[in-house]
Amino acid sequence: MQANLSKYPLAQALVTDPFAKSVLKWFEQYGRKHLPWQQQKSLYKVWLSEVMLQQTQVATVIPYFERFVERFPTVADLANASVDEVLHLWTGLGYYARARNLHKAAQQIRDKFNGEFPIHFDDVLSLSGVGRSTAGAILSSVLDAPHPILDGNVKRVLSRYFALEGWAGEKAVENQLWQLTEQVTPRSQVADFNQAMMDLGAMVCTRSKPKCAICPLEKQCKTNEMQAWDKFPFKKPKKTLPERQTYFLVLKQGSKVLLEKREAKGIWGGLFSFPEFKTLDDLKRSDLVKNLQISQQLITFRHTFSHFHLDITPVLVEADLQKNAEKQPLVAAENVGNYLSSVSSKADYWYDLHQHNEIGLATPVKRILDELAFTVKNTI
DNA sequence: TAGGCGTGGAG
DNA sequence: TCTCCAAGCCT
Repeated sequence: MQANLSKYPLAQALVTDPFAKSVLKWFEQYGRKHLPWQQQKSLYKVWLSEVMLQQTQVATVIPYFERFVERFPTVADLANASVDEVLHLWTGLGYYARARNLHKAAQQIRDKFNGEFPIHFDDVLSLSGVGRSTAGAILSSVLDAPHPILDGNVKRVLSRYFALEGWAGEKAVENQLWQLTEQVTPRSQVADFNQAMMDLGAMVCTRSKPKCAICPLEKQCKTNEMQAWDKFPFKKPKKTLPERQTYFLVLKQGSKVLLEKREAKGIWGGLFSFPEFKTLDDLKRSDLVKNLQISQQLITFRHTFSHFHLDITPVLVEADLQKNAEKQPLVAAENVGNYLSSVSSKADYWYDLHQHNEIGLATPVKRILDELAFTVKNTI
């Protein structure tokens, strides 16, 4: 058997395929080369960025990325942190399973890979939260390893270039797209090529009003030939989002507010939130509120997820209001942790409006807490 | 395997 | 204010 002297023996090969050649040439002049995770590239930083960038736009990710790298300079720092702190830094970024998986994967690297980020595709793919595209993106970006990627940008470029029919959410269409990206991805200069495809999708082959006139693929692009950019890629079949309703119990005593840790699975998994009730009656009947009077029913607002609308009505109950204090033996503020301890579980957390709380919060929960803190501060 | 999983920018 | 969807993965 012939000795394999180079890890990627074709890495020196010239790119002759016209598709890749055009794309690479375009990248030289117009590609993005100054994103934070493109500086002093490392497997760790590129992995972190790729996970954050899943279903998330670049501009949104940048400040989160900077904070993570600052707080967790190495994969070991991340592995040894608490999941609550990781979720805290992830607060607002959404898809919180990514943060839980990121933390788990850091521990997998620490425990199974001797603390070294793996460089073999199957090992990278085995990490929690890393699928085929992310694994390919990491190894191609940092090591120039010849793996194709398939993110939203690449899907859009390929769907248009080949005028591919069918919605990419269908497995069969997705499989075709993987075949196409394998087909166009060169064996060398893969880091630049993959980045170029994403840049093309983000900057030229945009969702609406693509800039075909300046596209390096204009000549061969089927969709351009048909002048039908709005037909490709096929749109997701639309359906109206279901509406749900919930009541947040905002139980406040002094500067502290009661939160509960949510189940690891499901929406906002692992984050802290207010005790939730389906109806106002359920809330009033709960052990947490009996004997107490509602101070204020706050304004209902809508929070929209990817798959449903949630109308949220926060209900403020102040345990230290005079009228409530008469009904309920007053608990000294410093002992507030004992308050209602009989109905509290270990999942409870008294959030101090004046302190720094290192826990994960969903965006609407954070918004309510921030407003409360602001109100308290300006009432004193 | 199709649906669950967040949030915010753009139009 | 509403719709669409973005550097996807997991079950």
